[in-house]
Amino acid sequence: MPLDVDTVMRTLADPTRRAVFEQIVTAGEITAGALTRGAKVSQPAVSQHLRALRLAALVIERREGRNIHYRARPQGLAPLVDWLGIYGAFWRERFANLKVLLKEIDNGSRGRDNPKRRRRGGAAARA
Amino acid sequence: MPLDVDTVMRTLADPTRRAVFEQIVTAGEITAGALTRGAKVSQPAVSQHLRALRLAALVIERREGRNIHYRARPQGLAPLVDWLGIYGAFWRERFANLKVLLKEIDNGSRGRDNPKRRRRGGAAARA
DNA sequence: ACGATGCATAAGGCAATACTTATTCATAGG
DNA sequence: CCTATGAATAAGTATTGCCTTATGCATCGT
Repeated sequence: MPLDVDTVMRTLADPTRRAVFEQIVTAGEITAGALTRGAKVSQPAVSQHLRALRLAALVIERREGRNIHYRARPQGLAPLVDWLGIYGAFWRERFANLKVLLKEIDNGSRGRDNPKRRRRGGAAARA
Repeated sequence: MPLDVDTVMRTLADPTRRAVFEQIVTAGEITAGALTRGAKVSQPAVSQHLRALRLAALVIERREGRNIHYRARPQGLAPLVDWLGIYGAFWRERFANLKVLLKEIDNGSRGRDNPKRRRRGGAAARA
C-alpha cells in the first residue's frame, strides 16, 4: 500500500534530493558512493536524501558487501499519479495510461529480485 | 512556456497550500473569503498561499467587486506531468517491451493561455 | 588483528518558509 | 464622506528542513 501524496511530494520537492532520485532512475542501479561522487553535497547529505527516498518508498536498497546499491521503485510515484488523476481532470485519460505503465514496470522489477509477486503471461516488462 | 517542475513541486509540497488548491479545483471557482472560511489558518496565510499558487501559474484570479474569485489552471500541472513522462520514458527504454504514450502526453499539453503576472510593490521573494 | 573503505547516524548551524497580528488598500453602500 | 467589508501586504516569530563536521558501525584486504 503506497504512502500518501504528502510524503512523496515533500520528498521530491527538494531539488538536490530529486536530482539524486533522477540519477538513480537513469543509472538503473547505482551505489551510494557513486551518487555521492556525482553530487554537489557531502556524503552524509546524500545518505540522508537516500534515507528520505527510502522512507517515501521511492527507492529500494540492496546490500552487497560494503556497497549499497540503490534502485528506483517506480510504483512509489503512484500517489503522485493518483493525485494528478484526481485533481488534474484535464489530463485524466493520459494519467490513467501513465498509471498502467508504472504498475507494469514495477511488477517487472519485482520479478527480478523479489519473488513476492508472480508474473502473468508475457506482456509485462523484463530487464 | 510552463514554469519548471521545481516551482510546481515546491508550491504543492506544502499540505495547507495543496489543500487550498484542491479546494479551488473541487469548487471550480471560489472566492478568497470562502477559502479562508474553509481553512484552518488565518486569512493572511490563505492569501499568501494564493499568491504562491498564482506565481506558480497554478491558479488564476478574477476580480468582481470586492471579491476575488480563484480558478484552478490545470495546465499549471504540466511540468509535473512532463517530469513523470520523462522518467516513464526512461523506464520504457530499460524494460523494453512496454506500450507507451509519451507522445500522447506531449500532445496538447502546451497551453494556449497566457498567465499575466501582475506584481505590486517590491520584488518577489523567490529564493 | 589492524587499518582502510563504504555508508549511516549524531548534533548543531543556518537559511528558507509558514504562521501570526497589525495595517493598508480597494470597493460597496449608506 | 464615512464606515464596513474583502483581500492583500508588512513585520516579526517560530518552525521546518537541508547541509555541515564529527563519529560510529560494518566489511574488506593484508
